[in-house]
Amino acid sequence: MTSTGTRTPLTRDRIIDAAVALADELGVEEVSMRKLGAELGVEAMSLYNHVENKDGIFDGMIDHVFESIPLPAAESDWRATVRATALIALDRFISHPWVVNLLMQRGNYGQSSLRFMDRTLGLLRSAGFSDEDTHHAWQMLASHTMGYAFQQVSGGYDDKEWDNVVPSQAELAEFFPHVAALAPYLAECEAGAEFAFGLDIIISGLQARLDAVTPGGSQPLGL
Amino acid sequence: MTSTGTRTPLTRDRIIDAAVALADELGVEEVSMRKLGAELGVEAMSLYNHVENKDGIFDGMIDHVFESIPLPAAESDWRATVRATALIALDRFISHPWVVNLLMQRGNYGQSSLRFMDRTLGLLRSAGFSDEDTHHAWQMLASHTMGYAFQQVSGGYDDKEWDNVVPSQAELAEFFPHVAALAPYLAECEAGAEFAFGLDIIISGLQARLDAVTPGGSQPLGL
DNA sequence: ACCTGAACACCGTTCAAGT
DNA sequence: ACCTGAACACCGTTCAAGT
Repeated sequence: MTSTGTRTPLTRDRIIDAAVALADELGVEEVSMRKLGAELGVEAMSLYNHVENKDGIFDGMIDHVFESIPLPAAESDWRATVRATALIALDRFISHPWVVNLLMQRGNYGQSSLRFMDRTLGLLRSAGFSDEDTHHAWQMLASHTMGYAFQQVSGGYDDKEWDNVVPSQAELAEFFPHVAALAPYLAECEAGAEFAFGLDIIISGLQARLDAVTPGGSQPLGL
Repeated sequence: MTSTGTRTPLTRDRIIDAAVALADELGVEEVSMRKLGAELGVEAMSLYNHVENKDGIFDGMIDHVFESIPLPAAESDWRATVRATALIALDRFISHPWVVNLLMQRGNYGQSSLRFMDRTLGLLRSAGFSDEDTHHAWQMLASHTMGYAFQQVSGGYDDKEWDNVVPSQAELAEFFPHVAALAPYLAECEAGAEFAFGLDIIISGLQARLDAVTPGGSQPLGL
């Protein structure tokens, strides 16, 4: 009724949007050419008129997520901007859990991710980091953000499988006492605060590095 | 000739080993039940007598990698031990590039990875970290290691695709000047040193946290 | 107990054919 | 120019049948 009557023309953007919606709802493994076509009221083969192949759709989905991350302001206080940007990026990666997966097998060198990287590198350089340290800082911030998103997204404590490894709570305490002792912290999933803990350590460490090279810079933040 | 004549019995371990070898050589996407069977001189369906399904094989492959990481010694200097262990873990993750991918879709709560996690948590607790900070430290170290491996493994600068995004070097310099300026650093792939740069910042930050809570601890390392 | 062949319900992608 | 149906070469997995 809704979309079959009218004839909204098929475009690359409509395909990407439908793929994102499908992946958000059912998981990326449910995104197939046939299902995506059905979702758009069209045969699977029609998609190939607007998209090179399935990998092209995946690339578009990645770009879609990076476009939703505001670019870091150019000449701002690098610490506050990097902190805020990383928090938003983490939020986007977690609310589209499939993007980390796609990034790994597709790489992150699309238009939008390149632009995001470029602006962030520019901010770090304008803050006074050497080219080499800028690269190191980027790598570190990216590792921490992607790695944390990775952990939040991966596995997901599927109870069935978990019981397979550790049949009982008593057995967990016997063989993995430290894991058992920290279980409350491991289960507690307040992603933002936990992520920020590490992020602040990294930012402070990078600031210290900056101060060591260019003395007379801003004071270290009292974290 | 070699393995078809004799009748080495099929076992779960032989299947996992063959799957690891196949994934190392051709990539994890080439690991199918049929190809794995062919590699072992057997029909695909025979594998189901020794393994629950394909995900069971993936779980075994993950465990195989974690078994190759030496467990951190219990009462050692936490900084040196964590540093060395993280470097080895990174090396293992990079030399089996598929493991990061599998970890994401399967979760890392197999026997071996749980044991590894438990020993590391034990080391951190015995070093004096509170339970909450132990959890934070684990999260941070895991994020950095997995995130860095993730970046090393992902994408891989496939030239064909790369040209698709940035047709010419001139265009790269125009639209992404900072990326272009840092290209030499981005291309230089000395993974170990780069990873250690961030790792040392994290370890120092965690030590500072430890000193703040329990004054009179060991002196901060002059990194 | 272990292995097999045929079959089922899926994939991505190609290609000639339709309009 | 865009869409389609049939087809090809793959998947993971089930199941009855072999030994």
